[in-house]
Parts: sequence; structure tokens; C-alpha cells
Amino acid sequence: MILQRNSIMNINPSANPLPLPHQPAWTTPYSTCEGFFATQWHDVHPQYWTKYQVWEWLQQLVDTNQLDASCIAFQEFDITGERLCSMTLHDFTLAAGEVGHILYNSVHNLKWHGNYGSQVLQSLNVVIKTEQADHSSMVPWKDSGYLYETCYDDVYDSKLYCRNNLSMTPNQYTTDRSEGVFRFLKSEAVAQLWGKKKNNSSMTYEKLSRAMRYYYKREILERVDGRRLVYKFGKNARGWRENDS
DNA sequence: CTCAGATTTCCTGTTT
DNA sequence: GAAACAGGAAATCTGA
Repeated sequence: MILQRNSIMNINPSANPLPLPHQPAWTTPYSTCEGFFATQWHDVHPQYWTKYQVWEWLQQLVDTNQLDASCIAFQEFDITGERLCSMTLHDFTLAAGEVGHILYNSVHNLKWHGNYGSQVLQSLNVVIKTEQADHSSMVPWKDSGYLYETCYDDVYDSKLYCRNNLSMTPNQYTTDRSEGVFRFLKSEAVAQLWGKKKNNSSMTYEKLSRAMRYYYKREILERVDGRRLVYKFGKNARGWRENDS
């Protein structure tokens, strides 16, 4: 298993394939002009969120509330904030099952009671804990990550494969992500994607994780102790940084 | 074909 | 108890 790029995976069967090979390594599917680097979702009224900011919001909501990601149809949230704000409780329930009301309430609170930039956790319906109230003590993997449903294409870039099926850390984008920390949200789904790439339908997360553990010795990955499904690229990993060519 | 390295498979035991 | 983690051992794959 070598983490490298050369091909592409379409993360959403209903969407256009991601625009590689013109896209630089590990870039967001949404350009900076859409606000990815300029502003974070909690600084903007949800009506004006980009698709990426919708994802950021969803990721953090899942993490902070420890929602069951497996019941959320993430492709249903490949939408802008305008569309998100127009969704009814019924829409959310269809898209996210029993956690739909949590998503709905979050959007509702942000729409009507949002105090962008300061009251984020309250608007997320978070049960406030010391760790969450104190951003300075937030551990990197805790915040959020990219959340996608499993979907396939014939070929895919393993860098994008990782990016789109692992969790990176948008809220601390410039620190943790730049350090190569990532987390699996759906371990078995990632394993199935890996098996798909290797034409091995019997791949499991147990096997995938064994291969990944061999990477520790080669320093392609570094251990991240005490954090389940969290990995970090090591000094011998190539091609995962934004500015890698 | 051979070989070495990478990956997969299976396993036991431990940790969360 | 389930899921994840750790790592040994052997089998299998792959490319030079």
C-alpha cells in the first residue's frame, strides 16, 4: 500500500469527477475563492456557506456530538448553505435518519440565533465539556473531518482516496492538517475502497490496518497513541501536503 | 525464473 | 462485548 497519486476517485456518483490532474495535491474540491481559506463556516451565516463549509459544519457536528456517521448519507450534503437552509426536518430525517433532527436543530439555531464566531458550540447542540469549551485544549483529531459516503470510481488517486475518506481537521487546518494527521470515519468503508483499488473484495479494516502498521517501521506513518482510527503521515510519506508536486 | 520487498492473511493477546 | 490496536509468522503478490 503506497500512498501516492496518479489517478482519481469520484467521491460522489452523482457528481462530476474531481478535476484532476489539473488539481494540485490534496486540494479541496472547492476553491479558495469559494471561501475555504478565507473564512470558516462558523464565521458566516449558513445561508452563505459554500459546499465545503457545509461539510465542515457537518463534520464538526458529527464529532462533537459523537453521532453515528454510518447512518448519514453524506452525498445528500454535497450542497451549498442556501440549499441546506431550505431543507425541512423531513429532508434532514431522510438524509440522516435518526440524527436528522440534530442536524436540523443545528442549522435552525445557526440561522436564527447564530452569533458567528463565538457561540459555535452552543449552536451545535453540544453538551459542553471542558475540552470543547476550551479550544486551546482541543486535540487535533477531535474537531472534525471530511465525511463521505462510500462510492467508487474505476480509478482513483490514493491521495484523494485518503483525503476523501479519512478525516482531516478543517478547524485547525493550518496546524494539524499541515502535520499530516488524519482519521478514518468509516474504517470498513475505507477498507472496502482499498480492496476495490486492489481488486480484492475480501479486504477488511483489520488487514488494512496491519499493512498500515508495517508503515510505522518505514516511517511512512507515525503512531498516534491513544486515539482510535487516527494516523499521521511520517517523514517518508510523500505527496500528501498541499504544496507537494 | 529468481529474488526481495510489499502486501495480505491469519493469528493471539492487549487496550479502549 | 465490540472494535481497534499490536505485532509475529507465513503466504502471496509484484516488479526488477
